[in-house]
Amino acid sequence: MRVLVAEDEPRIAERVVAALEATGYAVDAVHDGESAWFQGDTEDYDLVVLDLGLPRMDGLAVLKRWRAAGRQMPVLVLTARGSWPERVDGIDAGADDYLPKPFQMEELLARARALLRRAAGQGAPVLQAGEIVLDPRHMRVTRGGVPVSLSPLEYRLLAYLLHQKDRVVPPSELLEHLYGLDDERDTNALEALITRLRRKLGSQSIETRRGFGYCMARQIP
Amino acid sequence: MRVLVAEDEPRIAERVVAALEATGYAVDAVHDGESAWFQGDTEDYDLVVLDLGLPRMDGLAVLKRWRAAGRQMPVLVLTARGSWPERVDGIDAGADDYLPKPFQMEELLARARALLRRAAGQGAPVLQAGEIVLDPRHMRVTRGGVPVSLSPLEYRLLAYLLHQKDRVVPPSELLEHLYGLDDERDTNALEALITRLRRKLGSQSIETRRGFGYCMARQIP
DNA sequence: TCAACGTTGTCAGCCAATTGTCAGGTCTCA
DNA sequence: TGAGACCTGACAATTGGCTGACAACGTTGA
Repeated sequence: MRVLVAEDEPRIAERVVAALEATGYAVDAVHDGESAWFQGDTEDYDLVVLDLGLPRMDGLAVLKRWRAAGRQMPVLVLTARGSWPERVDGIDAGADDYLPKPFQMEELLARARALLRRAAGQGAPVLQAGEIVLDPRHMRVTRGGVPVSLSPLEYRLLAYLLHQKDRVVPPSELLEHLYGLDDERDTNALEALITRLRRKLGSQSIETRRGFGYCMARQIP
Repeated sequence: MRVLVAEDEPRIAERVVAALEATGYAVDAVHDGESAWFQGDTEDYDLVVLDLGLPRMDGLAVLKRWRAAGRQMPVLVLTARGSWPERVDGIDAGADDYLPKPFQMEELLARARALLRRAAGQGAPVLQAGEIVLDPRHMRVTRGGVPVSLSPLEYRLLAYLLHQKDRVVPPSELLEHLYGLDDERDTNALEALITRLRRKLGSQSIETRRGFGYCMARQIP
C-alpha cells in the first residue's frame, strides 16, 4: 500500500507519516500543494492524506485538478476549518472522507483502512482469502486460525494482494507499490519474496499467472 | 436510487427522510434494529443510513450481520456517541462512513452523494461472445462458466477478437497487434496460435473467413 | 563493542510453460 | 482436380518463474 501525505505542519506530518509507516504502508510525504499535485499526478497511490491549508496551491485546488484529470485514488482530507460548508465543498470536490483537526491518530488510521477497504470493493473489516486472514487493525495474519509471523515486506505484499482480491497483479505493479518511489529493483527480489511468503502461507496460497502476475488463490469455501 | 433510513428518533428520521426524498431518492424508513436488519437483508438498497442507537437490536450488530451475510451496500452510520473509539468500531465493523450527531442536513446529503458515486463506479465490463466470457479486470476467461487457462499470447488474441466483436479481422492486423511489427512474420505462427486457442475454447468459437481473416463466432445462446 | 539474529537483495541453476518452426495434412473453390 | 489457403501434431529454442545458498545490512542484547 502506497500512501501520499501532503501536510505542511512538520509536527503533524511527522506523526502521520510515522503512524502510517508503523501500520505497514509505504509512505511518501510532501509539504506544499504543487509537490502534492505533481506526486499524485505522476505516481500511483492507494491513498492520499491531504491537508487543505497547503502553501503554493490550495488543497482543494489540488484535489480538483486530480479529479479533473481522472485520478481516482481515495483522498482523505484533513482540515482545520471545521465548519460544515467547507466540509461539504471538500466532499463535493471529490474527497472521499475528511477528518477535522485535531484528530486522534487512531481515528485517522481507521479511516485510512476504511478507504483502502472500500477502494478494494470490500466491506469486511479483515482481509481474507480462503484460510488466510489478515487483520489490518492488529497487523496480524493467521492461516486456518494459526498465527503466522511475517516480515514487514511480506506483510505489505500480502496486504496488497488481499486488497486486490482476485485481480491479477503484474509484477511491475507490485514492485512499484512495495518499494515506494523510484526504486528500481530486480524482479528476482520479488520472486524470492513470493517464495518466502508461500513457505509461510502454503504453496497454494498465492497463484502465479504465468506472463501476467500474481493473485491470491481463489478457494472454494 | 433506493435508500433505507434506520433511525428511531422521530424528529430526526422525519427530517432525513424528507431531505433524501427532496433529492430524488426513493426512501424507506424503519425505526428499530430488527426491522432494519430484515429490510436490509431482504431488499436491495443503494444506500443505508443507519443510526447506532436503535432499540431491539444495536445498529452495530445489524451492520455486522449484514456484512457477515455478504451484503455489500454502502452504509452511512449516524451516531450520537461522538467519542472516537466508537467511531473506530463502527468503521471497522464495515461502515463506509459515519456522521456524528448533530449534523447539518446538507452534510448528510453530501456524504450520501459521495457514497452513491463511489458505489456506481464499480461496473464490471466483460467481453463476451456466446458462452465465452473474458473479464479484463480479473484477467480470467471462462467458457460456459468453466475457467479456461490461457497463455499471454492466447489471451491477447482473444481479447482483440472480442473487442472487434462481429468484425472480420485480417491476419495482417492480428500479427501487427500481437507482435507490434509490421513485418514478414510467418503467418503460420498465427495459425498455430489460433489452433491452440480453439483447442481451449472449442473449435466453433473462432470462425475462419477464408481469404479475409478471423472473427468470433456469433453464437445463439 | 561485538556476536547473534532476522531481513532482504543477488546469483546461479533448474524446471516447465510458451511459442515459433516445420512437415505434412485437410479443406475450398474455380 | 489441383492450387492455394488453412489446420495441426511434433519438436526444439526460448523465456518466465522457482528456489537454495549466500552476502550485505540493520537490530538487538549481553
